Amino acid sequence: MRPQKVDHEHLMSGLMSVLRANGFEGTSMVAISEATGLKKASLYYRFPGGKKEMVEEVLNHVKSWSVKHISDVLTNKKNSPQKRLGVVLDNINILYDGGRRACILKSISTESGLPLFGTQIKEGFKLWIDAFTTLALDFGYEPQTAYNLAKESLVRIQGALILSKGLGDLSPFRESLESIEKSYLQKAI
Amino acid sequence: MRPQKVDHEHLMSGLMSVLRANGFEGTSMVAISEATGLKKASLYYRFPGGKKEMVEEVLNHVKSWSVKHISDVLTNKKNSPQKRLGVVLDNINILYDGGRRACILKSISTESGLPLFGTQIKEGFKLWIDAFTTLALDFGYEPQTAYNLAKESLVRIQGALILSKGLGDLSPFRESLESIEKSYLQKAI
DNA sequence: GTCTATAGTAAGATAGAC
DNA sequence: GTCTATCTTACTATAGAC
Repeated sequence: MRPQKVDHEHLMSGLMSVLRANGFEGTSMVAISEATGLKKASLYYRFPGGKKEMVEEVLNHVKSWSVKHISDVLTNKKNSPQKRLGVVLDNINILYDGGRRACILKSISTESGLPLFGTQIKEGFKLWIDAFTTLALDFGYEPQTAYNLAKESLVRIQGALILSKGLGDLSPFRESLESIEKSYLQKAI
Repeated sequence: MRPQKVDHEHLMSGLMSVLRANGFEGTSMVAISEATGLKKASLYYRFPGGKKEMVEEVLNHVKSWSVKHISDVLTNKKNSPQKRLGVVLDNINILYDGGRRACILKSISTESGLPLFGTQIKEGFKLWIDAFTTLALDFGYEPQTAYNLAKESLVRIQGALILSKGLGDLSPFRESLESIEKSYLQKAI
């Protein structure tokens, strides 16, 4: 057992980078090799299931990140709703690099990607919606309104990422985060 | 000159269908062949520039559609702003099949697609934003507010498409169109 | 555990018959 | 104009050396 050249974290980081940017079909093993620093054969040693297994591992990694930096923060009753929201919006801003990075869940939601990863994609979105719903309830919104506000928050984030990338202008992303913040705070007056 | 087996409209229709669903890298010539009914060699006869030229033609087609069904409708001062908005939201609902279809501009906005089609993608989004800005001005909004409302409308549409597909639930798309309508109408009271 | 080398398959693209 | 057949390249995946 010779030592690992590239650890799991760095492997995930490289994988996420290429998958985000190129999607499932658009990401070749050579591209993954260049992004991670491991040759193709080594990648198959680490992920015998090939590209599909790599994506599944990435989605697990994304879920863990979301639990830690979104769910756990938004549902932590020890902090005020305002404080929780602020921290999470900061985390989201970092995650998407101010609107420069695409969302991986979106990037693999193609006709060939959905049958393979549809369940994990759906669970990923639901995780965020549930967390934002809890936050909205803590701000004092009624259950149905809270759920709608949570869905709308996700819609704004995803749409802003598309538009910021398409326009080559980060303002939609920045303004969407501001709109999201206002939509929760207006109940807190 | 023997007769065309497949006319330009049908060709565009098939091309848009596969590109929407699979993106630029994810769409193979065989897939295009099956979607359009023309063999590979025939496709190269119609589009000597290959897949890249096909996408460019599709983007021209999309632009024409947008001018006719979005810009021209929203800026037609003969109808009331309310009426124009209603027609355009209906057109958008048809375009995206109630949230079942992806947006082509989004589908080709990958790291390899953007350098090739970035200009046309940007212009496509700007066309919609300009049209919605005119509408907002006609509803009585101030210029800066009108522009922001227009951008927000696009964000909502794009985000709703991502979420509806990811969740396998059309409600985000339906509710987003309703939210867009309300956001303009609240000025018309 | 990682590598080079390579098998096998699917991709984009063209030649030439009709 | 469209086709079949084919070329070339790029891809996924594996074998075997170290």
